[in-house]
Amino acid sequence: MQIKNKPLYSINYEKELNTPQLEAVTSTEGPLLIIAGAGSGKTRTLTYRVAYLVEKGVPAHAILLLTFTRKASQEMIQRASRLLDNRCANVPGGTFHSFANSVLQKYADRIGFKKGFSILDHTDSGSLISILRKEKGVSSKNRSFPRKQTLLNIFSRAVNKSLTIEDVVIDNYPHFAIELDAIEDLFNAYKRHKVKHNFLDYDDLLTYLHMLLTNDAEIRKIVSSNYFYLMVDEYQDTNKIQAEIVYLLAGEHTNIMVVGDDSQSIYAFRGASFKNIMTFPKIFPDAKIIKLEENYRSVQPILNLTNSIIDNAECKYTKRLFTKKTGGMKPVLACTKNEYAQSRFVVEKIKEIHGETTSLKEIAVLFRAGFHSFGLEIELAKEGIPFIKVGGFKFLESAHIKDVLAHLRVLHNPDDRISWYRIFLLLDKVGPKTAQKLYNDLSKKNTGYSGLFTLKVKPAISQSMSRLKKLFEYIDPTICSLSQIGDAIIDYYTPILESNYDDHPKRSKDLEHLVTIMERYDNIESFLADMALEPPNTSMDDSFSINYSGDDRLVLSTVHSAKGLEWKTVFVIWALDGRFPSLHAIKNSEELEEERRLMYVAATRAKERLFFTYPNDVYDKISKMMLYSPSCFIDMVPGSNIEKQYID
DNA sequence: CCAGTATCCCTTTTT
DNA sequence: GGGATACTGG
Repeated sequence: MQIKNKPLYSINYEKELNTPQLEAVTSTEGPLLIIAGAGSGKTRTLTYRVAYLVEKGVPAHAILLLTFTRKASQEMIQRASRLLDNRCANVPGGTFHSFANSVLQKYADRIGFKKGFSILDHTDSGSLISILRKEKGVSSKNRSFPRKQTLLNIFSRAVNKSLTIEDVVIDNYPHFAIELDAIEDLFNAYKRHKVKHNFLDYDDLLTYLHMLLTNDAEIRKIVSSNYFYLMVDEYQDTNKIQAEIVYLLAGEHTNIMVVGDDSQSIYAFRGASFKNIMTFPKIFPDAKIIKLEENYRSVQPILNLTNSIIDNAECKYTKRLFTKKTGGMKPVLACTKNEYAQSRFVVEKIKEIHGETTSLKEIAVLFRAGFHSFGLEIELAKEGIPFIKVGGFKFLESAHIKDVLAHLRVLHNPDDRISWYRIFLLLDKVGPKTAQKLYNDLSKKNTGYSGLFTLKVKPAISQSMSRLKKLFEYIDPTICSLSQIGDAIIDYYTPILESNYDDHPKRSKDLEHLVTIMERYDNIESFLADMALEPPNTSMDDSFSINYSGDDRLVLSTVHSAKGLEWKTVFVIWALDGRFPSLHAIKNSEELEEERRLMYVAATRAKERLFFTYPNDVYDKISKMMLYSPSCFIDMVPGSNIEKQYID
């Protein structure tokens, strides 16, 4: 390699990277596909590549690093800065959604929106759909009509997979085929209303960016020439629209690097397809392909097991991992008498391992679905073991947080019908009808949120309305700081909170926490965008996260949220046929394969010790079946690769 | 037309 | 067991 002769590089890339990694880092021009197995130093490679480009003289702002979460990109950029110097900190990075948001906010008028549009999360989208459904009078007496969440799934699936509503209904929801016309009608109304009220949902961020780049050659040129080097992480979890956005951005210069692992693709439900990886060399025929197959994470016995999980896959994946790490213990499959015994087993093992000087944050418990950890959480609380839960229900989705945010959102986007509706519904004696009427009156005035001050209301609600008016007179964003506004809203909201919820003390703490988040922002716009696009993804209902000040906590996480992370010891609970894989997936081979990849992702998180547990006396109410077999993915593993235990 | 109570349904994963 | 809807009284 020529680097040797170039003293202008301060980092010794040759020494710190293995051969394929080095090649990935130094191949800067032209299209590049990296197939990176679990634990093969993918993050390291991306980090060094950022440093290498900057060191080579590429201005930081000309590099774009698209990742799956903002946390991932921040971490890589920080590491690169430590490796080289602060120039790396200016590399723009984030998710596709946040990137789309920043471009679209700039060119909102070109896609028929006003600046300052709001971003709908799925709760918001659901509210809008249910408002529209009521308006349309789609009879709710009709039992066969899909619920709002289902409707949203149908819409989102269609958009993400570039299908029509009809395709999705026929293929995935054949029992709703009779209602096809009404569903399509609702979909169109939903689309129109988003434009009218200046809303973009998650899918819109991608579709409108795609549309803008496709139809507007001028903008495409501006945007794509801003970023001369593109890097995309977790490429196996991008969907068709995201892949096309990548092509459009890279079209001019083709300096595009994508990194992924086809055997870790776990977002098909969102339209992602590992086939994007296979397609990449077809779109860019001169693409260089590099495989990273040496695993630096796990000991050999763990790798033996994970390799057997993926060997049983229907489709053969592109690589096989090896490691130089020897020793280590064989993974354990523990069958427990019932759910309680499973929780006890995990708690006892954790205490044992923790005693041997492993810190708690080096241990994780992983599961298929958020609610699977409920039983364990109770036991952990009893034992006083601090933990943090990632994934599942989120802090921002809870009603009280959405209530407070609604007041902020209308300051920024006065057309935000969903938030006004929510605000009015909170007033005493105001129900759906009145809330709707109040919103209509307000929007007719067309004077932004100040229209509220001159709103006429019935005597029954005049008192609560005047409190609301007073609040909005005070919280002028041109005068108050964001956290002052937050405090004022919470003062206003507290009596409402106390009358609506029995558990208000707990919820009150969440609101305090929200204000501390606000203190980090200096404007409403970026605060709201982050809350929608990068919400804190830990759930707040565990009191430990507030009371416990240290950071040595056990991690509980869904497998999806554990992507890309690693721990010394990993427990995979509910490794039970019917839970993981879920019953839902067993009948469909594509979905079953995705569950297998999910199990693979879970198992490959472990560095030294790996435990699977399952209770064997579970009655499933939906299917009216007893569940007692271990997950088929673990059951298929040859006996020599796993140690089976029975815990009474 | 609001708000409280009864009843039925389905129950994944996330930006 | 929880959320969404249906029904009923005020």
